[in-house]
Amino acid sequence: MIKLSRMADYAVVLMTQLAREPDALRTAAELSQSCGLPQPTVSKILKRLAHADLLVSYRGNKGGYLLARAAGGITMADVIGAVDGPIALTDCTGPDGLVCEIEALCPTRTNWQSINRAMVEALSSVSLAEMAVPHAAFAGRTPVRALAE
Amino acid sequence: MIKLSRMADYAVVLMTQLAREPDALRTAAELSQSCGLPQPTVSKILKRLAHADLLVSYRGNKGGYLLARAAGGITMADVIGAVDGPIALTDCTGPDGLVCEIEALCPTRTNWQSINRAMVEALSSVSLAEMAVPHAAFAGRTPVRALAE
DNA sequence: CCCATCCGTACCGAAGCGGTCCTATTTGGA
DNA sequence: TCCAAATAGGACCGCTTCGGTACGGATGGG
Repeated sequence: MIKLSRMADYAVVLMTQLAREPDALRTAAELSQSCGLPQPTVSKILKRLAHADLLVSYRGNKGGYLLARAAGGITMADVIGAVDGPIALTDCTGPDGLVCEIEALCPTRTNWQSINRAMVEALSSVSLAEMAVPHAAFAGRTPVRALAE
Repeated sequence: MIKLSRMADYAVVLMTQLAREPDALRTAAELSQSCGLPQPTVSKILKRLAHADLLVSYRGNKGGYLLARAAGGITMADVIGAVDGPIALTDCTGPDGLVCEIEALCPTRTNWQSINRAMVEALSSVSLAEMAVPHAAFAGRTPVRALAE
């Protein structure tokens, strides 16, 4: 089924939420509430996004998070990569692709790489700005998982 | 990390193995040995592939499996779909995409669909024949996971 | 100095998945 | 006719992974 991890799904929701008001400082608690997600989980995701330089964090009182760049300059590949690690269908395609000892002779390797590249391009072709089209109903979008419970 | 499941990885290995001698009837035990994979697991995967009409099975003595079509007519999307189920990054993109109640209003839905379509196309663009380029070293390719143990 | 907030880590429970086993069924050959 | 070889199908189980939680520390404003 090749699915996104729940964390990555949440991350996209949170980022689109932030992109709707690019200049507002938002706290984890606030985002948690407006997205209907558990607060500690939100904190964890925001932390990872900040660590990947997609968000800027401000500590202390009146702190919060802010988009690090314009929404147009952040892609789905960025968001997913920040939360789930590098995008790679097989171990062969990653930067540490030498796990398979006969890698140099393996004809499938280059094919996997091209498949992988196509996937990354697909994810890179959609910016956060495109995902976050301002929309009344979207502000309260309930993530799929939350509905199931 | 968006990885293929181990089952899907194995399936690709098994299919490429079968594609190298398209007319030979191969048993699960034989494939298990030549690929270095546990036999019961191989059986399970072959079963699924046969169920998806990618392989034809012959029961009874002197039985075994055979490619159902030419290797050029089988794509990576076919193989992965047969083992892991439909390819969908999010629940929204699947055929049962109505889980999200405000789906009709959600602007991200169409974006996810286009991303998903690009992924499926990438996987569909590579045929089994291309993955199974005859190659001496490939016959004994040890799957990544097997090496780790 | 105190409080609100972010940071990092360590921990836990549940679910999915890889893997195994058992039994039934089919087929070919001795 | 009987046996051996092979797939079909399901039940089962342990383990890894991941989502989620909880705590203590650091930081900055009032």
